Amino acid sequence: MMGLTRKGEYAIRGIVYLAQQDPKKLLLIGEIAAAVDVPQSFLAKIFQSFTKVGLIRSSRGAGGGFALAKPATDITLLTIVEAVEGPIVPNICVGDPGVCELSSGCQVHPVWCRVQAQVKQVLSSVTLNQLT
Amino acid sequence: MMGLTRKGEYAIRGIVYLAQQDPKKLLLIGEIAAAVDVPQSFLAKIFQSFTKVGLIRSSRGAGGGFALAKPATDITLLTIVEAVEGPIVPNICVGDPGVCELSSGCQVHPVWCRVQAQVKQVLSSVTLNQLT
DNA sequence: AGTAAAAAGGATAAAAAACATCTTTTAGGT
DNA sequence: ACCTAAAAGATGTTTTTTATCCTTTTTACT
Repeated sequence: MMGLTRKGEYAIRGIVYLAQQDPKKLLLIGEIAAAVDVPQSFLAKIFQSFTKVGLIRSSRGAGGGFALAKPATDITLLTIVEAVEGPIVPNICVGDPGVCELSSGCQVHPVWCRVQAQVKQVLSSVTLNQLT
Repeated sequence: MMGLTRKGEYAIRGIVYLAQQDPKKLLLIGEIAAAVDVPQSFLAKIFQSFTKVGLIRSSRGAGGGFALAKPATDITLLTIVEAVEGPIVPNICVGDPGVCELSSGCQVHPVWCRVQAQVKQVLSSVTLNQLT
């Protein structure tokens, strides 16, 4: 329960590998996928999510590839995970208001908020460079 | 991501309702299901999990039903959630050794362990009576 | 003893999510 | 212009979730 999907696991492997390389060099998705043992087409989708949120930059065409868009010290594990898995939500009632709130007096709701806060705190305290 | 399934949500609703009633009285699954708005047959399965781990006691036959097996103060939210969802595992590598450990030097692993510890700490600090 | 009530247990099935691949499109280099 | 590589979209497969139903077992009551 409460687990990362394979997508999240793959995402971390991929971006950690990127962070271990020369930041000026562009890497091919095929090389990264092979290095971290992830299906290439799947990793390609994952990297699209990363570029969308600006974690990595990409260049198309010959000589293209991927590289980090900013220093590894500026990228937290929380950002990485949320980029591919969506927000950290231990229960549906946390995050989008109007579901649990209406049946007010729910004593469980604040607990899920605490869980969410704790998880986010741990993940945001770790930066990509610490994972290399 | 990292979310409770509907089963977990139903489980909490059901046992919280039980905890709000006279602990000496046996309640029918049909009554509980109706009260907390959960499909009866689904809740029946969930309560089987509870009885298996000794959170609630059941009595079969006419006049049977369910009641808490121990004081609500002795039941933590962690126990409730784990009874139906299984252990809190933020990533597969946490919990069953031999998967991530072999590819030693993984810097991410300890982070997942911290996440697991934090979540368990929050959930185990809340007891059922606090949810009524 | 017989019968009705109620949980236990097993089988099954629809729906959703996860996991993955393939094809077409767009853009950069030569 | 042509080749290369990522972006985007469509599609398919497998696994998990979310149930429901039916039979069996247990218990109480008459």
